[in-house]
Amino acid sequence: MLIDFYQRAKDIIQHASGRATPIRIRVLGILLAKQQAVSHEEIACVGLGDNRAIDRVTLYRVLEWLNKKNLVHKIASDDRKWRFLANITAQLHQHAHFKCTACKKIICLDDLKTEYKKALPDGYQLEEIELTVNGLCVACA
Amino acid sequence: MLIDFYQRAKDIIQHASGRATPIRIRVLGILLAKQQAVSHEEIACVGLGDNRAIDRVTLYRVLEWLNKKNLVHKIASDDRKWRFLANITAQLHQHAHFKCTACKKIICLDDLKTEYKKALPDGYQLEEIELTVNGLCVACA
DNA sequence: ATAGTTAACGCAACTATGTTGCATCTATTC
DNA sequence: GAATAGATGCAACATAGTTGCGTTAACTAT
Repeated sequence: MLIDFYQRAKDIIQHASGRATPIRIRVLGILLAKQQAVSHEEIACVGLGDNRAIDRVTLYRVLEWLNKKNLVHKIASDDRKWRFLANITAQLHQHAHFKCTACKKIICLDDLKTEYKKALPDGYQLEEIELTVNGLCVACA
Repeated sequence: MLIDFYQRAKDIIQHASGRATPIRIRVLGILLAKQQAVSHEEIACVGLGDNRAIDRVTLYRVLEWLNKKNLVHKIASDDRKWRFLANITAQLHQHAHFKCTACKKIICLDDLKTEYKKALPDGYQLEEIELTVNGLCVACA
């Protein structure tokens, strides 16, 4: 049930020493419940209990806050939209994603332990390696 | 000299059975001359011989056309801008890029022969693997 | 070389995504 | 229960990208 995710969301937010507001709980709950990356509009459309859509600006700020707190991470899609994924503990610092080129669905893949074997040009500093597998998801194949 | 790149650009465009218009030659020439990915605005600002900036819409269509003809490829940056790279023959079908997290500079890296060893979920089809190395370029480090 | 044809160009208006400022409301703390 | 720091919601704005359409020009066939 979604209720469980809301309870988990609330716990997580309070543990991160943030205010457990209804919108934050709702947004994080939705992300926890989904097995895939979710765009702004997809979250906004879910709406609150009173069926009012979440304000666009508020949603941006909530997602930005969740990202800053490392509770979610955001991925740039090639349709110019950000999509957000809840950070399951096991997935932290792991950045391998599958992106469906048709419906833009994004899911996390298991850690691939990717390494960049060759040297970067002189003076360049490596921060993070990101692996993206593009293709068709089961619904679009 | 840039002139050489324009001549090469013209040859390439005609070889792709396209009209060798001044703007196409100019745009592809700029991309060939650069060793890094270039954004729309960076190309537009270069302007034409008469110092008039290239029209935004025209530039979008020219780049889209070059991309369709496989003469360039476009990369989504995390600042929501597209950046474009000329397709040097040796680089075709190779998609490893370095992205500077500070100045957004993007360069092509040598082919890494990346493989995705684990299986995708059932029914998923792999099209392409993309490796991105994030970090700081020599100017920002 | 010239005229005709088709594609490219350029302008205006539009859509979508994301941002800023500020007044109001509320989750927490005491 | 009151105070307060911080979250929310509205309006206005900023930026990237798109669509429609009339005009211009690169190529082709004489």
